[in-house]
Amino acid sequence: MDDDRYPLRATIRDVAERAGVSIGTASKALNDNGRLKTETRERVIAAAQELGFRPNSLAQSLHRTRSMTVGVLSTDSFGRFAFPIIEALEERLAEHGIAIFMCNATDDPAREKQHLDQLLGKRIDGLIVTGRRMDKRPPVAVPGQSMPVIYVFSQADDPEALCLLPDDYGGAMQAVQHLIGIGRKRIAHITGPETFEAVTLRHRGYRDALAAAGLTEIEGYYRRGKWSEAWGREAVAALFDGEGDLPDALFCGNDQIARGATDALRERGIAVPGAVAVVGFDNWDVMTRAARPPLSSIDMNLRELGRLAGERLIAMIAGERRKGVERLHCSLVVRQSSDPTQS
Amino acid sequence: MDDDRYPLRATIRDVAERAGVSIGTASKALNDNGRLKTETRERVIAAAQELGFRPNSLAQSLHRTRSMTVGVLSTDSFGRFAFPIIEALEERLAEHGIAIFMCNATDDPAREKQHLDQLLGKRIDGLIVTGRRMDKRPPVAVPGQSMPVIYVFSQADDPEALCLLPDDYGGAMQAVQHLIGIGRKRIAHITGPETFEAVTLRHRGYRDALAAAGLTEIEGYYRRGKWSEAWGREAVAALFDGEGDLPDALFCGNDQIARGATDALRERGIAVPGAVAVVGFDNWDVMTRAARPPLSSIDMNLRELGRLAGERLIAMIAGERRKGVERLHCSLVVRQSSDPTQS
DNA sequence: TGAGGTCGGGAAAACCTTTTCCTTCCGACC
DNA sequence: GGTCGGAAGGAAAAGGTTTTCCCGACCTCA
Repeated sequence: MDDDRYPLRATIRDVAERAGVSIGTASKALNDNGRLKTETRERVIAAAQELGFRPNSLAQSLHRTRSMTVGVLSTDSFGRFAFPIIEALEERLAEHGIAIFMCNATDDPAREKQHLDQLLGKRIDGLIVTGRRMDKRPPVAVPGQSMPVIYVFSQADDPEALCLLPDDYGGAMQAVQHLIGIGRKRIAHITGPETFEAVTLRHRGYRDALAAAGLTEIEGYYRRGKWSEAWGREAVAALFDGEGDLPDALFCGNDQIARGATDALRERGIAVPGAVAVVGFDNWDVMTRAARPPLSSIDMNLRELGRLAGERLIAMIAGERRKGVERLHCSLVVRQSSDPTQS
Repeated sequence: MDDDRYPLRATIRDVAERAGVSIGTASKALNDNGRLKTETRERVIAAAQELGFRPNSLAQSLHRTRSMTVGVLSTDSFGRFAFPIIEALEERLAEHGIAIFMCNATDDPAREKQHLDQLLGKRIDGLIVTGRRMDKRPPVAVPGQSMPVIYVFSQADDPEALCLLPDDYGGAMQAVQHLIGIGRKRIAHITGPETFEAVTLRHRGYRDALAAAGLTEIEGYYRRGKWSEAWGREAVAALFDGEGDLPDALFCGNDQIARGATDALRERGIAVPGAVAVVGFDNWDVMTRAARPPLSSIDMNLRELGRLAGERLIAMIAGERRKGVERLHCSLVVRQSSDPTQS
């Protein structure tokens, strides 16, 4: 089974030979450098074409000081959130001829170190660290500022690091302002576990938006639980089956909660958005579109976040220094759950 | 902003110098090659440690004929299905010190070619092509068998290619056998668009499992539509609101359909699994767990598929030849929608 | 005392490109 | 005719590592 190897690729030496020039000349011809007769240049290019020559970028990188590759280290395994980010990042970097190495370390420091070692060996030009986390993660151990590192959708416990995050606070404000804008005054907030920083930030946005409209958070209207539909249903039960005044709107911490909530409302015969308007978070189409009615939601613009990360990384590789936390605006997407006139 | 560059890394030359040996000797010491005094070896290793030396794998790859990298080309953008596959693949390859380049070409042949060019330039040792597709895709244009290529969750129109796929047929059979096993005899199949090969295969498995139990497909019980919850609800409406005999089980082409179906059944007061048992496909936990009751489903073992792809690729890089279509078994996961005794 | 063996380590080629510096050739100009 | 300058292209270093081959020193044995 081990007999026939994969054939070796043509090198620039083969091209030079076939074109009857020196290897330096061949290089110049192919890179449009130096001073060559047009005829020679064309002869070399033709030879390269015929041989299917493709320059060995390992050799090129060795010579230049750039490898034209970057690493993407995902701690949390590639979740639903990482995908659009990485996809857009890859797209952006590909435009600059930069390829990405994907690694996944699933919160295992040992594997992270191992991957990092490998990436450093490969002389990546930069590193993106991503992965949903509740708290700040320890910074990755790249030896002595050897390359730019950006944390995306993840926060490093290092004031010198650059972190790119969605604007949870602003997103929450938009959601609540929208609900206030359609006349709601009794807005509850059902959200995830308070261990997530996003939960705190979104709650703050919620409260500040209320305050800005002269409203205050009503006792019992802020409910933290899990990121699941079941919790959404449960919270609705608690809010609507008890005594007390009923909410006329729900701002939910994610779309799963929002969907569970609308299901529970429908089953109680409570009209959405008639009696209660609902806005979710994440704009995850699997949820927003399947819910009845389709959910209004806050979109974190993850693709844009990925693109931005690509942008920043390219600039930093070119020498620019950046640090601190940069938050990208969220967008409100209105659907029927908060506006019956929407399709 | 362009003043301070990233510092250059230590090279083996620095290590050799610090240890007072030649660079060849340093290399031998670090790779545990050649014949050296233990003391010398240790001195070199210590020097490397002190300098934080990490061999430049570009240089290594240039010398060896292996780059220790492989490409992953995703046509369909990284969907929900690609992720577990890629994750497991990466894990498996990482164990062998192989890193992966991720590229996404979203069904754009021009971008695909561009990525392929880039990957060839980087001298990848192998290529994985992935992406859910309905039909066989044209094989990727790697010049003259220059490296092994494996299609995963994707099929190439080339008898010489190796394609790794889930066993849709067998998965469907398992689902239906399970339903028959719990005493159901009137089993309907609600599934996706017939343009997907998987739809055809699963339907065949469904029919053959019925036949093996002496049952036949009932008129109007095979329904093709979209891969959505809405379609699941719609199909239930068609099946249960009309005249005709009612099904006592539903085998659904994916979990979204299955979930839509269970929702529709519940709203009609039809007990699941009491009156109608439901089995889905994909075992997508977001759906199976949120559904009421939780859905039994067929798991395509995508992680195992990814691991297998890694396995095969490593073997092929080592010289083994393989071709044809290899299908990986699916697994039935039983939950309440087909067995009330399950949690 | 010399032949042969082992041990320890150095020199240099090889991997593939790019780039700088040189050489050669030729026409032009004084 | 000699000099200058430009055009065309070659030679070689550099980039970092591995590996093969070789050399010198020391040892063993006859």
